[in-house]
Amino acid sequence: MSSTGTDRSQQTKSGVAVSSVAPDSLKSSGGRMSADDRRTQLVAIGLDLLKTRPIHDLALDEVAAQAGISRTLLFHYFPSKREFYAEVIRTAGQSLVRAPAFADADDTPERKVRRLIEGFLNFVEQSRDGYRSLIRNGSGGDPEVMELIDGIRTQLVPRWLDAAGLTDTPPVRLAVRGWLACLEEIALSWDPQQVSRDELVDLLTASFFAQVDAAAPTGS
Amino acid sequence: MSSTGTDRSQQTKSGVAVSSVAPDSLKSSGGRMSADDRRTQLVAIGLDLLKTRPIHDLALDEVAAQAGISRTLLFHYFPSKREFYAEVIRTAGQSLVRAPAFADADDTPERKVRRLIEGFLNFVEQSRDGYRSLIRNGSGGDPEVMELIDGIRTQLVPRWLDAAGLTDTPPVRLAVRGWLACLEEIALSWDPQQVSRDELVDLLTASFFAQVDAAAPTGS
DNA sequence: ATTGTTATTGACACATGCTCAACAACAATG
DNA sequence: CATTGTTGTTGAGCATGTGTCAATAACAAT
Repeated sequence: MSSTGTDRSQQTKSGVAVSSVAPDSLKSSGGRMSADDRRTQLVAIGLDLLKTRPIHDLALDEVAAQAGISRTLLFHYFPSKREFYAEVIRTAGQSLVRAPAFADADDTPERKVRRLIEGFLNFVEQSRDGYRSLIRNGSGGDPEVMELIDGIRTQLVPRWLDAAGLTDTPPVRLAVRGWLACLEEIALSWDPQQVSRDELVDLLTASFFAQVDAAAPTGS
Repeated sequence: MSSTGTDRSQQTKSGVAVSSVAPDSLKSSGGRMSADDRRTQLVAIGLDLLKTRPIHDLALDEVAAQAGISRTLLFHYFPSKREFYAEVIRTAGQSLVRAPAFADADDTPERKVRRLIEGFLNFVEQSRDGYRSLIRNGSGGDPEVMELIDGIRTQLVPRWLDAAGLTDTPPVRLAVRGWLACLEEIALSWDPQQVSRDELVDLLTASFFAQVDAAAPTGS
């Protein structure tokens, strides 16, 4: 099996962000390509296209065309459209989870949380529509993908618990998870002309601690 | 073939939460029907089917089959699949917006909010999957439907502002809107075995007021 | 040069959204 | 009762899109 040192199941090397893609990967080179390169190229193209278009509006013909290959080849790399889509979402999710490269361990909990909020806002601002399409409305109803997105959110919770220095109890986790949805919604429906960014960060920071305090009162 | 004669005694009995249609509408097959009855019947069937299945997995053939009519007739009543889908979502949304119809004017704001929370929880509990499919992940990426769902949420905000006796400012509205997302997420990911219902209602009530207070401090 | 591997493709089968022209049931008219 | 008009209803057909299969072309190793 293993021929040229490259393992097929392990192509996680691509740190493709939701907004920026390696330009080379998109070039339509009709020629023969290595399996790994082809796969990552296809995912990158899907990532790019699905940022502005819902899944059921995207024909695999288009992806194939952009890659300069036939539709059949796409099915050689991904068993179905859903699988292809799932892979795209998975990649997008990775870049979200990795996004917040935060803060000094010396900072106070409040400052750490603040940093996370700012990081998240930055991430969303980079590609509002992309985020909305891929993470928020990206499930397309597919249970497998729903599971995926759910997993991404679940992965996020401990980061915040950690930053805020909270102990992990069911109510607190529930509260944080809910608050993340709140953060998402606010970040997406936020209009900078009505509420300034600083105001927003203040609001969200206060909101966070108020929320966890409501879940596990620290004493009044 | 398989035409008119087939009886559909086995129509999913799932909760009536999201649907408020006369049960008769689903039964009668084949025969000639008044336009209004046919329309509502079709929407009811769509409502039923879409509670457990994503939009792009639902073939109009199936809807037509359940109604005992041809696919062509469906297109006579709805110009496109998207329009049909939109109508279904619209109907589901109405029953959500209408759901909480109460609140004694004499109650304290806290009690009113509590009631709203309980009402929402009831609503979601009646058909968890239906809610998730139709309101949360129901957009399917269609911008028109996204607009619709967004509108439903927008309609909801004033109700809560009103119940809590809050003045409508941009930050407060933003906060409430975000909190509604939080409520939704928590209601959907809540596990009664880990957090009791009373505990949850307490948590949410406290969370609500903490949230709006973070947006528009009342103390200082 | 031969052989084996695999990236790649064109043709085909099948499902599904959507259109068109015709048909059938029913109400209103003389 | 016959005629006419309205409208609920349908089957055949087009267009697009997913997924399959067998065959081919490029490359590596013997």
